[in-house]
Amino acid sequence: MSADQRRVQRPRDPQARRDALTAAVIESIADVGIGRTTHRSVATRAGLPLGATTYYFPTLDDLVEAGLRRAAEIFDRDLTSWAERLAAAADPATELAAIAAEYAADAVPARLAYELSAAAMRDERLRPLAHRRLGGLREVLEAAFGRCAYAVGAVLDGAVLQALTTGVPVDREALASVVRRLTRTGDDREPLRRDRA
Amino acid sequence: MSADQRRVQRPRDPQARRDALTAAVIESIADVGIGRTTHRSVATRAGLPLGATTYYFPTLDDLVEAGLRRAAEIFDRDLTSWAERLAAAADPATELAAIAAEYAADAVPARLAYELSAAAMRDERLRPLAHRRLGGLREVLEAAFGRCAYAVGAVLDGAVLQALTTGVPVDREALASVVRRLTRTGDDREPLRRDRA
Amino acid sequence: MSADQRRVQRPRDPQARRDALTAAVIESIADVGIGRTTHRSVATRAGLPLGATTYYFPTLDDLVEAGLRRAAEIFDRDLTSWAERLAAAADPATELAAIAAEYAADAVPARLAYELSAAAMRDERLRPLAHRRLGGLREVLEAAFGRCAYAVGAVLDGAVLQALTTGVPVDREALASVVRRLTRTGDDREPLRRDRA
Amino acid sequence: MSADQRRVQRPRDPQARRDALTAAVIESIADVGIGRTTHRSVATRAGLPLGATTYYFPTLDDLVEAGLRRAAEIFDRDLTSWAERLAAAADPATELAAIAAEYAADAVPARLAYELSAAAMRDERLRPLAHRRLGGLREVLEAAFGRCAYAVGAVLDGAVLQALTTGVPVDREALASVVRRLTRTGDDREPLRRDRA
DNA sequence: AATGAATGAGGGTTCATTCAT
DNA sequence: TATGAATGAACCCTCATTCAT
Repeated sequence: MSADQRRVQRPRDPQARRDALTAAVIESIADVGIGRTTHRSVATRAGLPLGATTYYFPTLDDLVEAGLRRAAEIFDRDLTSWAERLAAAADPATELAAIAAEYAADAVPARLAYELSAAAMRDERLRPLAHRRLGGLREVLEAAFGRCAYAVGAVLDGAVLQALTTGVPVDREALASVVRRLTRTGDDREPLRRDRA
Repeated sequence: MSADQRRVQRPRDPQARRDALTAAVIESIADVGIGRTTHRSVATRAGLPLGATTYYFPTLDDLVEAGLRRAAEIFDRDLTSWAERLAAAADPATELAAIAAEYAADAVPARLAYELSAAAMRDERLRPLAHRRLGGLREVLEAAFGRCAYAVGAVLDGAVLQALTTGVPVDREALASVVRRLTRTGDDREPLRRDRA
Repeated sequence: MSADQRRVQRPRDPQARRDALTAAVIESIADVGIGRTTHRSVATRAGLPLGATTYYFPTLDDLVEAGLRRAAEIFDRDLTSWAERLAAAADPATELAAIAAEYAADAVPARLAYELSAAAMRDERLRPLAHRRLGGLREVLEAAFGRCAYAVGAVLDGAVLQALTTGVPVDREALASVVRRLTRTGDDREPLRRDRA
Repeated sequence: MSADQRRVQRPRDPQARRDALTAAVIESIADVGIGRTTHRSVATRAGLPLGATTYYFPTLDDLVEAGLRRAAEIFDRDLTSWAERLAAAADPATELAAIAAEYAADAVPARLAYELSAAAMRDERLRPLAHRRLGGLREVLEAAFGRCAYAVGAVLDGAVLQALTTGVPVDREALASVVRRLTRTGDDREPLRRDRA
């Protein structure tokens, strides 16, 4: 109003702000779920003013979607590291079990993955995102386990889901054993077929 | 202070109303998730007045919990029928794949199961419920697949989760093949160990 | 519904129930004020079913009014005892101070009196009740203090109000002294006139 | 989820709005009491939208407290004018009676004072506010009536309370006479002692 | 005569979104 | 460009009152 009431304006860095917001959405979703994520919960976590949320993302849905998209990117990065670990591992089954155990232990990304899955069940627009995550996982597993990738992926998902749900850590040996059994070669008379979805 | 309006009171049947409400909660959760389930969404679905929700369930949490508990019962009933089918089946692997396909196709109970899992990740009070569901599944699978139950359960969960998430139906043959491979006997040098959680 | 579902019906004693309800209203008003007194708060305190409140008193206002009326009766009874004490006392001023101190200490009836006063300010229908209380007090004080009754009554009310408001007990000596000063005879050139309102 | 309606936003003036709200709370409390004061009753009286109430005052308690605090300020201002009048008056007793009569006639501030008293009886957090009001009054009366302040204050409060409760205006002459009698000098053998509370 | 089931208005509060600045 | 003020719908819950039993 008066001239000396100059607005405090932070140095502009739109990309940094977008990133801060998407990171905050991810936190919020992991903490309280999509259904309880609000503009305010995101703005607070990001340390940004409320108005910044709607300024960078027109609606809350857009904001949430941006968060999920970012989560997918993070998942991609994880996948890359998994691929490297599996490629370098003497025993891929043991390595995968280790990966699964770590993944379930660091709840945030895993929770996000399941939150995304649950959301994709209800919201068609999120399907591609969920699809991409599963596709990426499959690729990595195919490199390590060949045509058993589908089975290994299903076991992996199921085991992590159980661990997160019950709070009981993944049983590495059991999981490794299952994977080993699944991928045992030599007597494979029925090759697994599974069309890319 | 003035609620003198004439109001229609329908014939009473408390048990029927409770049931209608829990059924409506289940619908609502499957449709929009726990986080978006409201008194109104439940009352509307149940065809009951708003006040009926809080009359029968003091808080929304109670209402949701009642719904999840009812869902668990339904799941138990499903499990019983699965057990019978698996026991009677010539090839349990094929039968299980059929069951999984049906389960994923009739989205409601499956969605509920994952919604419960996701909720249990955040809310400790729901853990026992989620636990019970997994335990029941394990029992049934143990009867049919012995010590491979854990692996089969994980594959089952993972496959159904994938199907629901991506919208692509379960590939019965692939799943049956995986299960068969998992449970193949004769060359089992490494027995699966998995302590009850 | 079925024949064996016989209603539990307490022995009927309408008057006892009315009394229990009015006593409960008084408790509730003293505890939480008129504005927060509800059917439920009264029924619970009375140990009676919710329906009993509206059965015996058509509306909440009626219930509250019954409570206030009962409070006025209790006040009348207190007044009688005060009159006796003042009549028997060697020094009415000291006795009055003692009475005031006790009255302020046992907060319930005093709070009720002020709650009634406050309500009467807003609700004309309660005026007669408040009026009657003040009139009764005046009569008692007139018997003990003659034409100074108005002044003594005002001091009494003011002192008790202060004590209740601040939580500081009535200062007996100060009050006795004031009353003594007020009622000192001998040099009374200006008799107090105060028409009955 | 969808609040896309076009909404009119009035020019802003936060301080004016805060003031309007506190003024409205005061009105509401005087009209219907604290117990019946609601966000909606305040918003309507202030001519502001419902959301403004919680925007400026997080909870209803905060809003009410702000109103009571404002009322205390108004009371302080009144006190200042009373002090001036009493200091300038030839006969303080007569002047005080005039003040009391005016105070009781303009019901709003007086009602507020008693509403505050009644609330303070139940809510400890309001005690300081009520205390301050009484303390301020005492100071003013001490300047005019010396050590009789306590007695004069009690009489004043009692007389105004009676007037408001019964709807009968304060009897100026009677009150002036009482005050005169209380403060009569010359034969004061028993000085009034009253520790500051 | 007595009661608890029933209902919807309304209360406190949150929040998505709009918009003046 | 950026932000916090602004708004009202909707949320959870309470409750006066009505009414079937």
